[in-house]
Amino acid sequence: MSAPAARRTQQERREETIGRILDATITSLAELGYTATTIGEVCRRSGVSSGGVFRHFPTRLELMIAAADAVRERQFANFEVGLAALGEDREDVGESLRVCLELLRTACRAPMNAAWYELLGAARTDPVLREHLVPMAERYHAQIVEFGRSLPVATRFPPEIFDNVLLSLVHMFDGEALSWTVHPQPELEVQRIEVVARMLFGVTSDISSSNEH
Amino acid sequence: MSAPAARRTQQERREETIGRILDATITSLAELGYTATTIGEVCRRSGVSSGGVFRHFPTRLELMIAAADAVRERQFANFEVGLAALGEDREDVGESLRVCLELLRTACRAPMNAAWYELLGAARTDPVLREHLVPMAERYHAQIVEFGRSLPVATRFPPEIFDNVLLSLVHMFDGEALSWTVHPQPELEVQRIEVVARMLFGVTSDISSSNEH
DNA sequence: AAATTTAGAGAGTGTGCAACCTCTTTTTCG
DNA sequence: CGAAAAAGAGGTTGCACACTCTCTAAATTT
Repeated sequence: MSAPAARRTQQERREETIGRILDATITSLAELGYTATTIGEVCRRSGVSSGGVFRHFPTRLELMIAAADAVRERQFANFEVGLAALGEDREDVGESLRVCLELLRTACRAPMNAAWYELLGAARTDPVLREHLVPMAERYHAQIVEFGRSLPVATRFPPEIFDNVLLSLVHMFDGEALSWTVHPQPELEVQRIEVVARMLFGVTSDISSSNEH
Repeated sequence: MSAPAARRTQQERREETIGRILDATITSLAELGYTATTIGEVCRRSGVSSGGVFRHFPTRLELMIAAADAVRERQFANFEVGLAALGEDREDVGESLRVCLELLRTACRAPMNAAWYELLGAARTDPVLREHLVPMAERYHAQIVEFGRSLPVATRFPPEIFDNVLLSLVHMFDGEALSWTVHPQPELEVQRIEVVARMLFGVTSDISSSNEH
């Protein structure tokens, strides 16, 4: 009558539980923030007892660090998906640039990214968390740059400034996402893609033939 | 022998205490973050008892809201000071633009701004705080734009996009400041001013005569 | 100066948290 | 199967916090 409790190996059992815990932690970070993501909240969301959580993560901090790593991995996986969906239409360069900008904005506003911000913000004033987050942030940025270089649009920019342009855009959309919470400005945001695209054309390496068709 | 406890009016006494409490709250926000800015911490820093704090601010939340308003006021005052210091040298346009960008970055990295970020981040997941922060954020942005328009550099940009360009830059430096905590990239940051300046020249309204003296 | 009001001190209270500990269930190994 | 080990449940503990309450000190009013 009751679920037959399918036989699993210890490893399967363990990994499934850890997965549920990490999922719960990430969604709670995104929805409730770092502070409100308590062990109790994670238990509620994951259906795992506090004893179960502490078996796998000796402290709340280590749980957060594991969650951070999971977020980085998944965000990058999402990027890959976005890239695949994008690779299909290669019309004119101007249009594809705008599409890229929109995609970047979407990624910055994703709930998953909100979890990342929470951890980043907490790391500012929590030295231990920061220490563990540093290598992940470095890797994350490296992955973003690597990803960006693989885009067709990348060839339009002088290589020596491309990384910087891309990361500057990421920062801009991050800042936009942050202030969007308390002060969304839809009109400005629509126009922003246009303005930024124009600014970017200012540093593309020659070939303004893209402008018309 | 002991301080003669100079005679003050109730209003003076009150205002001084409130000032000390707000100062303590703001520095604690900047140094320890939103969560660690407890009433106890504010008492420690301000020398005011918890009873004293609660006389003026019925809840911790109201203290935070008052602190947010004080931060906005002071950040704007700091801007004014920066403007005054800037108004003196008006050499060539390219150079003045770079100076403006550096100033903007400095403002975004100021400890006072860190307190603002903490409040902004907390507001994302705290509806009551957010509700009270919204009008302050609107006012803050309006002040930034107003301030920006008063700069000589502003005349170089088409008026219809100037606000957007400025706020985009603010977002960019905000994002940079945020990620700087876990992943400072000094070389990129030096280059960034240059890259952004070049991009900005792409949207200045004609007059590229500025380039050479 | 006496009476009243306001500012501030500081001990006390209830709550919610991370972490611990013991006990039960599930899997593994002989 | 039976013993050992690992996974997980959930009650308990100690602590830090926001907030309350009562009391004292300072200022104001009459």
